Amino acid sequence: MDHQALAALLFPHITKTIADYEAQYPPRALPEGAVVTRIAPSPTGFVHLGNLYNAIGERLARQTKGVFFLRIEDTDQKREVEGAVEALMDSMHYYGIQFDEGATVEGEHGAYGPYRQRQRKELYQTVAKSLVLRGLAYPCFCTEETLTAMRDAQMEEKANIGYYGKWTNCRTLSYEEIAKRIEAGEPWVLRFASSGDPEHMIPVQDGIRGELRVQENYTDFVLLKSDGIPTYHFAHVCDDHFMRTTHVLRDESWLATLPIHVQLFDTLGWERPLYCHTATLMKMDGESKRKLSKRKDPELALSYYRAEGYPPEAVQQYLLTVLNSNFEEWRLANPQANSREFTFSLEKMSSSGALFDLAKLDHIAKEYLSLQSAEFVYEQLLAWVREYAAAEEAARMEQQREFYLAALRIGRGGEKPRKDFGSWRQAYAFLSFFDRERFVREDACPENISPAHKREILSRYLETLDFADDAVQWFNKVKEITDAMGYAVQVKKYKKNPEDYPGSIVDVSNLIRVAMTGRQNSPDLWEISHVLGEEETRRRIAEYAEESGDV
RNA sequence: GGCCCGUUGGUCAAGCGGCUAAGACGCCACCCUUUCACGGUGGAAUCAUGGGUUCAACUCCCGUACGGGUCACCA
Repeated sequence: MDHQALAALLFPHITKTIADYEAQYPPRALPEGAVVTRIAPSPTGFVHLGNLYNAIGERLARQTKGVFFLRIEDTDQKREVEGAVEALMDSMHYYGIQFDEGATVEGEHGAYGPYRQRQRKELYQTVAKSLVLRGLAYPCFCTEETLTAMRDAQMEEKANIGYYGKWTNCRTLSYEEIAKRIEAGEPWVLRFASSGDPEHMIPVQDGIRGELRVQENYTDFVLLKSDGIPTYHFAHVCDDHFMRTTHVLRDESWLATLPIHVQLFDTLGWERPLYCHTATLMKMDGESKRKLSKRKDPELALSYYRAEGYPPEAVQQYLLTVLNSNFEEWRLANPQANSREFTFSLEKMSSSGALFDLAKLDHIAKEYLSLQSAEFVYEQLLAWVREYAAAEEAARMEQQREFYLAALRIGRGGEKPRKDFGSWRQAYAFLSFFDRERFVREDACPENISPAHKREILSRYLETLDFADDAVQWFNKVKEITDAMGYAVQVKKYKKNPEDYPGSIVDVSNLIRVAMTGRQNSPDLWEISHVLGEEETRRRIAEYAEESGDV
């Protein structure tokens, strides 16, 4: 076979050589140990947790004065969705991820571009041509049908599936045959001519998993698809070489094709990046675990957290606790610190798939929000309500700004702040009792208070209620009513002899609480009364005293 | 099915040959408290399994089981 002639036949327009590209994309001038890494999503319009997961590469880059960039892997035209880059950029921006270089909505910036793979066609073909020249790549004319038939035959005789060994129909085609078929317009793909031995194991360093031993690749995988665009494997190797990537963070599902990537790097004589294969986030499905699925699990989409109103910082912190086992410890030691100050280490990443734990996210989010100012909470909540709840309600919230701020200040800012909500959706629901329009009684009156007592307690409460009282005076009156009605003022006494009383001050307080807030769980009642105002407070108590159908 | 990865409490996990096997979430109890929370204290709960190696194994090796992933002109 005349490789020179074949290369000319296959790539008539390619005039550049690998050396030209080496010159165009020189090694980066960066400090020793600098990490160059990236996220490389395909523009399907679906931005998922994994994208944010891998964006922790940004930490690595920042910590080492390296580079973090965005590359768009748009080699699959069929799956491409309009506006996908915008959606991705929007999400990353929302989570505070910043790129030093790479694709942008308008175009791109950086010296190692283009950062959209389809625009790098000439580069891939140049590399492909060099492989043909070395006799390491050849055109294959097999149709989908022959490939399917081949797979069936392989299944039949229990052979390994793939294009290799005696199954490589096109590997031995003569130049004349190839020329004739190309002339006739037959579509072809370019395959790698592997001489790998599956018995041969190759050691590969993994930044998370330590030393891996992978089987040498023995299949003639596809380098260039029939449209001349590379497969992921080939594009990844070319790009990460010429973009001078040092660390490749990606999901562990790539472990299966790692042999291909290693083989490509090695035969091209390029230094391999440090692969870091992250564990897949799992979910419980009935009795068994499974990978989070795009179709079944809304929480895989990044948009889910935004729509639910989880603050981006909380989502980040959750991810960090899942990803880096020493983050939680650090957080405990530095409760107020920005999580960006945390030093991230690959070695501390887990290599087994974690179950997605919404309860933990909630906890982290509550913790985070409890430390934020009333102003911050108000602004963010307002923005969320406007976008995801109802615009009219947002307008009302805006008019009542001071009122909402006062409500949000209850139990906030002290040593032991309340942790009532972890998301804007939860906050919106939680604050509903402050809003006359949304106020409904969700909880019932405590069970051991009879309808007669209920009326009696509430009317006495109304009689003695004086907004000039301070908190102590106010509660003393509640105690007096409790006592007068025969209820236990001290919870301890009630617990000792519950049969001596119809109930305790807990029940009386909760009755008032339900009257005022509609729930048995709310912040401090006296503070709420003052935010609500005397008129509304009295109205609600009186209204509930009259209501009799709920016991 | 072949190949690959993984397996410490319900969940996330620390551990890296010698410990009563950290911690966090969740759960339970108690305490604090004027209620609701917050907070505090305590509790139940874990090394998948069988063989080695070793004076000694959660830690190292091999097998088994289980779970997951992957076998495309998708990434």
